[in-house]
Amino acid sequence: MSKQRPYATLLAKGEDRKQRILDATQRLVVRHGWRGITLAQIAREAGVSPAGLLHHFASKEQLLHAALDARDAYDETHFQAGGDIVEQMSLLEARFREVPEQIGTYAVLLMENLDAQAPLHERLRVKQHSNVDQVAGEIRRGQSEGRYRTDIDPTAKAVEVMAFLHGVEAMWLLDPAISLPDVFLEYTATLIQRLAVPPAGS
Amino acid sequence: MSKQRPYATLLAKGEDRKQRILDATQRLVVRHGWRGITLAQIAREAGVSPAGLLHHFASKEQLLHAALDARDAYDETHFQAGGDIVEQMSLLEARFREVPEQIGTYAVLLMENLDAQAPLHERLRVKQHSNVDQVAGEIRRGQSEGRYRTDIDPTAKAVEVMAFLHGVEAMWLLDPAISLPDVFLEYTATLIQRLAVPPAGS
DNA sequence: ACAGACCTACTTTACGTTCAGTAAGTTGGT
DNA sequence: ACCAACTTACTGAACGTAAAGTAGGTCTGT
Repeated sequence: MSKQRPYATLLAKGEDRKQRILDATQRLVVRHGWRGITLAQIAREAGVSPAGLLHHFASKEQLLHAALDARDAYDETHFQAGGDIVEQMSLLEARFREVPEQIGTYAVLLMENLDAQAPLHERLRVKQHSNVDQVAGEIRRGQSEGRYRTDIDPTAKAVEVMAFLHGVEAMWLLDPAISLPDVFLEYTATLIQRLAVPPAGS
Repeated sequence: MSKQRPYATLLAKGEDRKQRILDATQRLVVRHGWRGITLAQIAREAGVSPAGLLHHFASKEQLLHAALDARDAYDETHFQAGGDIVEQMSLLEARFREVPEQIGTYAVLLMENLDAQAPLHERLRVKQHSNVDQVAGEIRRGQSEGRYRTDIDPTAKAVEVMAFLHGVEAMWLLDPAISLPDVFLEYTATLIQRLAVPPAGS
């Protein structure tokens, strides 16, 4: 059919096409995992030939890193850390509704890179650690400001919070029918109740 | 026992090797994912040639199903459902220490089968649903017996519990340095506090 | 006319699977 | 006790396919 447009138009050139490749990559990775997709698939989704894709990214692995970098950059510009944990929680939940297509990228890649030799293992481990540290820091802050009770291990709680988020992400990806509002509301309530400073004596 | 079976000892040898293949499969799947391993790898680990492996299992995919079936059977004989949630929780935690090598099989496969067309998608979705139902049922039971407060949505809580377990599994697989006892203790305490019937008036 | 974008055609490698055949038991008849 | 027919377990080599990556050319806006 496309006989009069041999080269599918150059209007989507350069950075534009690059972005579309990155988007397609992210979308496909969530659904099929990194090992479950091929350059041909990504290329098709982005409207380019496999070789055309490799014109922008030197290799499949480099594309993966680029996609993750793009994702990190997006996160950094659209969400900043800090703020009350409860507040962060509802922000996270909103994300499931607002940008559902970018939920799960890290969760999927994590399970594909458990082995210490895996290409993303270290990157993901560091990120997980920093996430936990961040939440733990927020809890510690709340404790020192007297908003949270002090007999709670900030690290343990932080791991729990991250585990909940990670798990709910996984479960929702497998079955989007689960009611996120209910679950988030329930967990947030639990969190508030647990962290609240007990009213009086001992 | 069944000594009059036609080719008893020969078949026993087969079953033996079959089991070793199943074990190797499970071990490798956790580390590298299903798509990350080859028949050759599994075969080597089990001490056979790739062709020898296919003598016992018709295809790579059938091997996967067999490995999952074996896992399910193991679970069913070694752990029974029911019992207090808190109690179940410590049982689960013990498992991380006692049989660490079989932690993560489902978690890894889940992320590789998110797509509705994926071979294990339905199987995993059903299992997740039944897990949630089971926990929810246990909560409901506690509520009707007056042990748990009744203003909590059993399903939401059940999803939360499963999410926590799933998430902590993933995080531990990526970084076994996290302190499971602390995290489980903290979450269990939270759970108790949340489910406990409030002492008196409104 | 040049450079960047992109294509077709190709090479290479890896992997699942098949196949023909071998080794080692097992069984039942003599 | 022995042998022929049979069964299971397994190997080595080969095949087909799919996928990453390469070579070298073509198109298009500047």
